[in-house]
Amino acid sequence: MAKDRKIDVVILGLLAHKDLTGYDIKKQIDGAISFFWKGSFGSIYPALSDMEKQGLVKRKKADSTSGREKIVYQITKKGKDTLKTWLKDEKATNDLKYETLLKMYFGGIEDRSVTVHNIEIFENQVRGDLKVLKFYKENLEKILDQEDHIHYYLTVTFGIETYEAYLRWCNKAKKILMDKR
Amino acid sequence: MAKDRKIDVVILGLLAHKDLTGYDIKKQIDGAISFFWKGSFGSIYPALSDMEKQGLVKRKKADSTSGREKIVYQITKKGKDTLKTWLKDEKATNDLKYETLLKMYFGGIEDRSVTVHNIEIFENQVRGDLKVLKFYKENLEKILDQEDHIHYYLTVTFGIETYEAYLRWCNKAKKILMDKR
DNA sequence: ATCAGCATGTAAGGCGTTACATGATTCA
DNA sequence: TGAATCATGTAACGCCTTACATGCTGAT
Repeated sequence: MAKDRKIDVVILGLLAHKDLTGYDIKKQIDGAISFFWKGSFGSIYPALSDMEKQGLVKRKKADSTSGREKIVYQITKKGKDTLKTWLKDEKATNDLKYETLLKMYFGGIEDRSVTVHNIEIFENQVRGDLKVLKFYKENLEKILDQEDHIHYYLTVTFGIETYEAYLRWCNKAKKILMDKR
Repeated sequence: MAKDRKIDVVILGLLAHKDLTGYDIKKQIDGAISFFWKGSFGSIYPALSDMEKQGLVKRKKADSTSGREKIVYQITKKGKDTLKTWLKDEKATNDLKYETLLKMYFGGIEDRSVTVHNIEIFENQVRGDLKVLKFYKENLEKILDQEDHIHYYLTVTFGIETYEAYLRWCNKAKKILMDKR
């Protein structure tokens, strides 16, 4: 596995659950995972072939029943071990880049209305995302019996907890800007 | 300004407040800003010389009173306009990468104790950071009269609000893992 | 003397995005 | 027929980090 390329563990993690094509992997990443990680085709396909060379994943017999080539990948024993080693590794970097906060921090050179407007843009985005997260949560609660689902549930509750905090901050922030002067 | 290089606006934003050297800029970024943005020397110095060529910043007379060369930069009119245009631009991307959540999501292939341990590592980090944020907040509250400080205050309250949400989630998450089975 | 902090800068290399190239199938 | 979706992959390019190179000052 490449040293600092986290897309590898994302792929390995998804394959640990079930066999997938590169295309499937992209779809999964664009789902519930997208709230805390992203990935494009341009990173997925190269990672997949690198990891095949390293024996972390392998191709399954391509079921060429339907038209275009389709490569289904499967995780190997070595791949699972790599994933487990990563899970047990104490260090985990959470890399957060909020352009919205940059705009708050440097908003002083403009009218306050600009900052308020930037808060509202953020607020609307968060509200939309929160709806999606709550939808995920409801669906997961129906099937919490499976081990993996509890883990998915953990990330969804994380999202809801933080997004609700974002909304609380939006209100506070607007109040601060309107009261204090 | 380079199209997708946000370090440029960080530098411009800091210079809008006061003249600084590249070294100073790095120190500022490593302070309260580090909670929502990061930057290294390897990105700061090249950005500074690019922006000088573009006339967004300019060198001030180097006060060579103390030993080694020292280049103090100043923002130009054009630089300020660039910063204002960015502030008013509706789009702001918040790019969040939580390796911790990746470990939650894919934790199903290991013992639950591994996931609990990963939550605790995160929890400790958050607790430490929260202390720092509260310290910043207290200090800012003493000097909220200046326009810029209210904007800094906004980002600090954001940090506190979300970090407290993180801690609430940690407790809930541990409970879920221990109760449900 | 030597180490930490101040100070600037470059080089190598990794990671990732966007756009492009290709092509099949399905459905309206 | 044309658009959307499925499906794989590459190429160009940009951004950023890490490590290195250099050298002064002040404190221990």
